[in-house]
Amino acid sequence: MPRSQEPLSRQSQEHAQASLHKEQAQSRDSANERPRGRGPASGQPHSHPHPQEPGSAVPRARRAGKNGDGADRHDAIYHAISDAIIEHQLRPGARLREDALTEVFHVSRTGIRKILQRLALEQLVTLTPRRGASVTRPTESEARDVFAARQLVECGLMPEVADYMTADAARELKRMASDEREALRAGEHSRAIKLSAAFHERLAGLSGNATLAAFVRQLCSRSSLILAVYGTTGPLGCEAHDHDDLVDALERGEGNHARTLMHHHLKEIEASLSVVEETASAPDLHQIFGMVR
Amino acid sequence: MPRSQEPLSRQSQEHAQASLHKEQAQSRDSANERPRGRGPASGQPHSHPHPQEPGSAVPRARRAGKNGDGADRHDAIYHAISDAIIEHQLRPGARLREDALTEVFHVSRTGIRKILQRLALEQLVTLTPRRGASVTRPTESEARDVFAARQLVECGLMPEVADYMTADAARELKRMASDEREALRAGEHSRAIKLSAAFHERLAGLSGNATLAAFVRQLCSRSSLILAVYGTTGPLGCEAHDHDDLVDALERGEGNHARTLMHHHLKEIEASLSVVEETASAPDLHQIFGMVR
DNA sequence: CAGCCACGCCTTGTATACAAAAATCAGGCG
DNA sequence: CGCCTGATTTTTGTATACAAGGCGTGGCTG
Repeated sequence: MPRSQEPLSRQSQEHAQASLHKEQAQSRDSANERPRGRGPASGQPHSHPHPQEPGSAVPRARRAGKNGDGADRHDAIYHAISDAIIEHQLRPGARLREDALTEVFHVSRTGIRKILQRLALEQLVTLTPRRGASVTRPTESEARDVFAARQLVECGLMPEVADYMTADAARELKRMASDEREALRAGEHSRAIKLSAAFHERLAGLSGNATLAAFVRQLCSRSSLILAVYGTTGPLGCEAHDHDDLVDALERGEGNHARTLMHHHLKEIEASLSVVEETASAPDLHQIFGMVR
Repeated sequence: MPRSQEPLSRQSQEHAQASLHKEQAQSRDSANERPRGRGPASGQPHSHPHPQEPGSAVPRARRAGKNGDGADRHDAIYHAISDAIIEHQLRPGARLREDALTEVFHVSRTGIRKILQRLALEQLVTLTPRRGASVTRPTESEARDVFAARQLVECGLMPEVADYMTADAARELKRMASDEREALRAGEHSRAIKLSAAFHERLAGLSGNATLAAFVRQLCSRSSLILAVYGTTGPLGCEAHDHDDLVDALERGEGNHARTLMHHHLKEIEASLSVVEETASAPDLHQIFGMVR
């Protein structure tokens, strides 16, 4: 009964999702793991517009230099870490210590924590209760689930995408596919991986369904992680002309054909994974010892 | 300023860890919004009793008494808020002030913040940059997206579920359906809504795909929110025998039939939504003034 | 010589303090 | 009489301080 009325102007539905741009290369090089040494991480100031020395001896000196919020900065950091993981610059199992990130990005642990949590909810990092954050190492069943989900969702989206396809979008997609192929040929694995994920994400975005697009985005990120663990070095993910063929079919409005192509495409990626069984401890040890940086 | 640790913080902390079981039943109902007035409402003389025992309740039980962290406590709070939203005890647009939650759950703002962020990532609450958290009011396009996603995923999962269906699972699902019908008949809307969501979630869980199950869970939560805004009062969501028929088909292993049933079921729910347009300000005013609720 | 225990450091978890910004309320002026 | 402007208050954003837990190391003992 004491239900008071709302202030009536509460329709600001700003949804922070699907920000699919903003991919500038940034300082993502010095946040890798460190074999339990005492020495401070390589504190390269790099290119930060933040006039602060990493000595952290300034308790509250700078207050005015900030823009209205630190939200965009957090977003940039999030994207930096996320990209680094997706591009395999941070390998699965790599620890992400909070103060290391603090001193890399010049944001206090509070902000780092927030970002880490977000990454954890997207399954890109794993938060072990007292041990901190590390890049998740997907299990085999997770890998299976992720690819099954992609089959279901991405294939199911193709007819929709075919309806919404425009010449501009097709051109953009083809450019992405060609970029990816070029990166692959040039041996730039990181770039190729990211471009492949970006292609799939963009495709899902063209369906017009923001929710499913976000889900696909997440699935692609996790796929990249899966590739990092189970991927074979040779045919890196999406091969040759698959993406081009896909775009062609979509451009012609052949949704069903596109669905079939996507099905085979994903199947192919999944088949390229080396399902080496690592249930025993020996491979685990091998991986751990072989992976010290 | 090396301020010494107050006994307040000390007892608060121990209290948070020790009394895990005491007040999570009553803690869900008093976190509603408040007409932004000053003084009177917030001037509660903190009537909640602090049943803290400074006598070091369990300092030695490192595995049994308090598990690793307050993580489970956070989880409990998360579920409390989440359930309250899903059950429409917290309506869309309701503000979730941080210190209100703090004083309800006896956890400091840090923890509340973490939980709020998690809820925000699941789209159950909206975090407006300087205005805090509020239960999200789904837009019409969001509603469309969510239901399209459910169509795609839940229907696509049916064959899988039919394969994995066991007699036990079928029995459990039928019990849930019957409970839901009973709650509906008894007029307990909250319970019915939650049970309906639980049914769909359980169904998705039976597919064996954890990723997709989690996604469906999220979609169901959002659906509940959508129902709160656009739902008609009468035929509340899932009607009568739909769920039973679904389970029957699944039990018989008829995946395709189940898919069709699910398709119609979701279609029906979506069709029952009233898409009242509220673009202008006039309807807004009308709704607010006419809505003594 | 090997196993066990204790100590200590390192890292995270949590709370609190401080500051900025937004919204509301009050008052004055057009 | 309404609108605008100024101040207050509330509320979030951010950083820091403190406490606790785990892990490694080193010393002791059987």
